[in-house]
Formats: sequence, structure tokens, C-alpha cells
Amino acid sequence: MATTIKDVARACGVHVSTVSRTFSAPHLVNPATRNRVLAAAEDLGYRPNRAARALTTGRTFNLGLIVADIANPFFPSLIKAAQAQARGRDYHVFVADTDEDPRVEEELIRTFAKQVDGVLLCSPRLSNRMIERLAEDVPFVLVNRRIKGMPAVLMDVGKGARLALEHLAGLGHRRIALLSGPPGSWTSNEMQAAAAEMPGLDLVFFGPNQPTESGGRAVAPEVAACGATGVLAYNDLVALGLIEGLTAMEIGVPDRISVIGFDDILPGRLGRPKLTTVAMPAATAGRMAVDLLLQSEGEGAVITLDTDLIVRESTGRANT
Amino acid sequence: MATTIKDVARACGVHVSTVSRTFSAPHLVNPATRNRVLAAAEDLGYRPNRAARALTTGRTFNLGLIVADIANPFFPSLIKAAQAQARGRDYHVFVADTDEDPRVEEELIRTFAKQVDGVLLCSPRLSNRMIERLAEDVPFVLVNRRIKGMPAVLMDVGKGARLALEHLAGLGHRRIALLSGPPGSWTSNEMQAAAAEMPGLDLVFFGPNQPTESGGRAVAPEVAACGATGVLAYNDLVALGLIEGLTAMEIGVPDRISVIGFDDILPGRLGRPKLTTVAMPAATAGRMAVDLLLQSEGEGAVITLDTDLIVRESTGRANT
DNA sequence: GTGAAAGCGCTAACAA
DNA sequence: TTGTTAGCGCTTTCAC
Repeated sequence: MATTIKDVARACGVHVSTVSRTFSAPHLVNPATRNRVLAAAEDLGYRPNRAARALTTGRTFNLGLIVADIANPFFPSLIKAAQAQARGRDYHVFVADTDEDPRVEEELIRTFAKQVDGVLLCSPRLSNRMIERLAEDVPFVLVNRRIKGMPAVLMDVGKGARLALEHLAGLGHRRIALLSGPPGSWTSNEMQAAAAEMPGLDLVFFGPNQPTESGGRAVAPEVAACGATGVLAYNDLVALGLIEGLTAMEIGVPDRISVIGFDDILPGRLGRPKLTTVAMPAATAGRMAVDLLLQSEGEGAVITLDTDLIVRESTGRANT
Repeated sequence: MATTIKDVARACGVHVSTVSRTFSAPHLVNPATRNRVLAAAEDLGYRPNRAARALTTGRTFNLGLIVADIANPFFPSLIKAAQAQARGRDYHVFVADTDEDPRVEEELIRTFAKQVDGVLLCSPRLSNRMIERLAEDVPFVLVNRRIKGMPAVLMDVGKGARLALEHLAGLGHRRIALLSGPPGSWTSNEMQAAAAEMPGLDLVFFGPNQPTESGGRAVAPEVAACGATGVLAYNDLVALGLIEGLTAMEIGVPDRISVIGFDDILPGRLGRPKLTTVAMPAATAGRMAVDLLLQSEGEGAVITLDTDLIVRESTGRANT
């Protein structure tokens, strides 16, 4: 058994409450005894049991972070930023992956509920109603999901989509394929809504698609067949997979078809062709979400982060 | 406040211990009352507080998983496999990223110590001695680190390195650059050791390198200058970064220099040139590590997983 | 400034 | 089969 507060108390002949105070309210204890306690604690290798502490205080100093797919490079940058920010505030963040499964997502939230002081729910797949219900158990901050009354960090997906589509239009593309994401994705809906409002374009919708490289590869034949010369994909992984699929069919990108993704993940910057994409501020989102969660004031604060188009090599003039 | 065991007990007129039993040892309670309890629990939305339970049982049913850099795609596949395996055994796994910083690693382990039943320590940067000390606080399973007496899942890095070097030699390369990884990395040491024993090669060592794409990009000039025609990199990220750097210097891969990585991550399979690499069984490792952790028997069990060379487009004949 | 005592939510003997 | 009691490690009144 690990050493507890009792061992320390015994070791320096004080009561447990004194030891407790030494750690949670040091100013309330005589410097002399405080030092004695500290020395003994150090000596015995004592570390307060956070779980036990949480039982009385109700605060764990842990945060939960739930993502749909940790293998999507978009999330790791968000995660790292969140962890760094939390660390600076003496919090730890535990990450869990739902594997795109809403049931796992729910289960995870419930598991986290009693073990963390709040959870960052990133790109959830659960319904709004379910999220609202779970919010009774534990405070949330949403990332890329809008629910009335709940704090959220959003990214301006609509603007990104418009920029991307304008870029394509400017290159002479008219018939454009839109690859949507998984059901339940707010981002995907925002993207489609923005696109639908763009005038003068001939949009073809494909979806829902798995938000992965293989999801992109899988729609390649349909995209090729539909006659579109430009594509806006749900995210970079889908875009990259699509390019793979197209290339395998000997359809050149951007010669025959131009492709734009969302996120600006590393793999898109590597290899050929480099991906034109809408940069999403994942790291900033991670940081701000932690802040929002920790400053419980500002209850329903909603922050919208800017996005921007990064033109690289996967888009070019339409060949008519 | 969330509903507790007491609320349920009161709601259906039984003692708390009966409620407790309904959840932890249902066979010990009368089916009739069991159903009554279950109904009341369901009704009140009661869920046992795992942290409180852990206080008495000593088991949290949580596992910790610590990685150096969650942004390296190698880890997510390990993580996902570990989470899936754990879920099947009714465990949850919480992930944390050390940012390649040994001090963060130590802090994280200490934080986890009381909140999980064991931790998977993946590619640690801490010294063996430190790990041994921390192992007194919480059970470990190491991944890609060998410490006497501690259970571990290893990958046959030595074989991988030999295969890679033989492949290069077979293509006529003699002068080969070896890009090592971060200090404290077991994998890096294994790789170097295996390489050093290969006869007939003219090895040039570079390192330590940051195990990232930018680490690879940074050594590109030196590699180009050293006259090597072949390169074995610490991991795929480094290899990919190197290729970027070389390409930027107008040095073709594989025309002028052949490059091999380690891991077989997704970005290496995307874009051009596709990376020749040593496949590391990340998912299998994640699964086995969880098993090792949960079946506390087999104490110091050490499992070594096979590796294999995957030849793609980044290697070719040496041009002499 | 320190100790005593109660209690956080739960489980685990032990009785009944 | 169920209730009683004690206690996990810690914090927090309340006295002293």
C-alpha cells in the first residue's frame, strides 16, 4: 500500500488534519510544524491521493477530452494545446477516443463524469438532446458543435467553405462535388449549408462519408463519374484519400480534378501534390476550450475562431 | 449534486449495502428487490461513482497510457487498439502526452498512480532507474523499452534495421546515413546497435534528432553533404521530413538518395514518393500491452513482436 | 495553531 | 437475503 496521510501524521507526531492542512491550506499551519510535515512527507514519498481528495472537495483537478478519432491528425494538435494549457493551471487532461461511435461517446462521458471537473467534447457525434442530458452530470465545453446555452468553441466553417468554393469558381470550376462527413457532424452541416447558398455553382453532394482516408478513397469512383472538376471534402483525410483513389484511376490532381480539404493537417503538407485546404485553428481551440471550462463564469460563452484558405498544389485551372 | 447510492436506497426502501450489492454482486440479492433497485436506479439516473468505489476496493477499472507525442501517427493506432481491448475487459483508458519531456512524463505517472490500476508506458524518455522507482507506485507495462523484471512489449527493431540495411546494400548503396532519435529512446539504441554490426557498410551517424518531421527536415543539409546515398531514419516522420528537406534542395528521392523510415504510418502511404519503411505492429502492441497489464500473472513477461520491411517508392538503385 | 469528529460515496465483513 | 458497522484517504467544520 502506498503511504497515506496517516503515515505522515504518525511519523511526525501530529494529527492527520494538520498534515492535510499543510497541503491544502499551508498558511494555516505553524511554519515549524509545516516544515516538519513537509520533511516527513518528502521522506516517506507521500503524495496526496487525488481521488480521495475529490471525494470531499468535489474537485478532481482533472479534465476529460473526448474526440471521435485520435488517429485524425487534426485532434492531436488540439489535444496537445489543451494539455499544455491545463498543465499551466494545475490540471491534467485525460483523453479518450470514441471511435466515431455515439454509444461509446456516451459511455465515456458517463465514465468521466465523476472523475473529472469538466469535459471538452470535440466534434461530438451525439445528438444535441443527448448532450444536453449528459450536461447535467458534468460541465461541458463543446468544440465544433453549437447547442443553445452551452459554452462552445467554434470554427468558422462557413467562411472556410465560401473561400474554398470561391477559389474553385475563380479557377473556372462550375460543377463541384461536396463530400460531407459523418452523420451528426456540425462541421459537415455548416459546410453544406454555406455551399448551398453559393450562387452560380453546380453542386453535387456525396455523403455521408467516413471521415477518414479510406472514406475518401471509397467515393473516388463516384466523384470521377459525376463530371465534377472540383471537390470540397469534409476534411483533409477524406481529401487525401480521394486523391489517392483518383490517382489510382489515373485521374490527375489537379490536372483533371481540383481538390480542397479542411483542417490543414501535416500529411497534407507532405508528399505530392500538397493539399489546398481550409486551415482550422485546432491548437487555439484546444487552449480556449480549456479556459472556457475552467472559468466557469461566462456560462454560455461561444467563441468563433477564424479560418483561412491555404492554396497549395491540389487545385488548378479547370480544363474544359 | 449527482444522485448517490443513498438516494436509490431511500427511493426503494432498502439499505445502501443492498443497492451496492445489486451492482457489484447481483447474484447475492433477491431477484425481486434487485429489480426494484435497478428500476429506481434507472429512474433516478444513478451511476456508481467509480472514484469512491476505488477508494474501498483499490481498483479503479481505469488504465493510463502515456506517450511521448500523440501527434506522431504511430501512437494513435496503438492507443486505439489499447482502448478497444480495454473496453472489452470493462476498463477505460486515459491517454496523456508528455511532449517528449521526461519531467512531464514523471509528473503524469505520479498523477495517474492513484487513479488507474496500471499504466502503459510507451517509448518512455525517462531513465531505467527512474522508471523502476515509479514502478513502486503503480504497475507498468513498457512498450519499446527493456528493463529487467518489468513486463514489456517490444518490437524487433534490430531485425527491422537489418532488413532495411540489407535492402539498401542490395540496391548498391554503401555509404549510409543513420538518423537516430531522441536521447533515452530504446528503439533508437536498438537500431544503432543492429546497424553497427552490419558488415560491409560505410555508416554515418547523425543524432540525436527530434523525432518529428521538422527534425528530419533539419538534418537534410548534413545528410546531403555527407555523401551518403542511402538513409535509415529513426521513424517515418523523420524520414518524411528529410525527404521534404532534400526535395527542397532539389535532391531527388530515390534518384539521388534512398530513404527508409520506421513505423509505417499513414502519411508515408499518401502522396509521392511513397515511403519504404519498417512496419511496426503498433496495434498489436497496444492490445498485448493491455492484456499483460490486466493478467498480473506472468509478472516479468516480455513479448517481442515481429517487424517487416515494406518496400515502396523511396528507395532505388544507387547511382554511382 | 492544532486536535477531534463527522462525512464524501462506496464496499466488505459480520450478524441477524 | 438483508441490515449493521466500520473504514478506504482525505477535508472541513468546530472546539480547544
